[in-house]
Amino acid sequence: MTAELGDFREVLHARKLKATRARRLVFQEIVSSSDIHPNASEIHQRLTGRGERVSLASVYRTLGLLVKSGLVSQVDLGEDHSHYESEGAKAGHGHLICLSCGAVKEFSDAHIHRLIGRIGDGRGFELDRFSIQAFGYCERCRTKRSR
Amino acid sequence: MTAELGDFREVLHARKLKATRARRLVFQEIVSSSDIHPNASEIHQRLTGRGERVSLASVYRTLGLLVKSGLVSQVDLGEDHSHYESEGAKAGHGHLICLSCGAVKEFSDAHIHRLIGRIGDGRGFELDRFSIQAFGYCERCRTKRSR
DNA sequence: TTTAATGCAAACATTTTGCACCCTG
DNA sequence: CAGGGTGCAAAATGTTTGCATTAAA
Repeated sequence: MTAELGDFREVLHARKLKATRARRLVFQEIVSSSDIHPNASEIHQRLTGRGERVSLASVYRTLGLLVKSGLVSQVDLGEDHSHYESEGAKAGHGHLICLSCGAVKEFSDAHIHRLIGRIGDGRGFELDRFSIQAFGYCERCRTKRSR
Repeated sequence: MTAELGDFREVLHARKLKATRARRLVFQEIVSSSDIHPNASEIHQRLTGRGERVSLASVYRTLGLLVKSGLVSQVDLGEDHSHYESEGAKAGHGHLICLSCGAVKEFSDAHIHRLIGRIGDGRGFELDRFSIQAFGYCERCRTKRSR
């Protein structure tokens, strides 16, 4: 399940924050491009490219707010800037990142989730959330390489 | 097993790179502070603070080179800059990061390693390495909070 | 109407780079 | 002693912030 516009309004209202045009646009852009894991600049370009007038500063401010609200999460894909994805109901999940073409595929595994929780327990650590980056080569690039 | 100065020389030699003073210092600093996961600026401060004259630019250049050589790995601990740790023999491991005090504890688990490998297999993905960031609250901060 | 949010541009922090000089191999 | 490596300072990135203006509620 992915976060929806309804959740968005609810959360903002609960925090007494305004549901402005810019915020809605940024949020929807992230939700609707969940497969893309866009970064701040990409989000901005997609919006302005589509004719929407939103400043990059607002994109950043909104991203910070959405992350803090738990609607969106910030991911490190090994580049020099952050990427964003809608949080949905997944408390933790991983990314398969291709070292050759940069493609990112998500995965989610209850077993791993449980294991990490248990490892934390054993060390007195209370797990809130986690993120996994698995670097390697995607199917397409592998077949290309071996030919 | 942690990477040693011997590996360092070997790798540099294999790549026809010079084992300069600056490079040795940066490498040793990372190896000897494996528990600290220093960032570029911290490495630089530790060296200059100890009287060694190395520029921050060289620290960055060396870090890039060590990462590319596989002697050191770059970790994202949720801050706005990278941290570094010696790669050693661990092909993949995780970090328990305290959201309250920022302390980082490493863990390594063969079971998780196998699981991630298997998840990759199922998707035609050839795993090279992975990194896990688990955010939550460390023992110390938890007891502090509950008091 | 009131107050928070926006846009702009300037400020910041981190990392990269050009170039003259230096040191390793 | 040749060529890569270094330091320095300037530039490039990515992100944040102050302030006057605009728009939600």
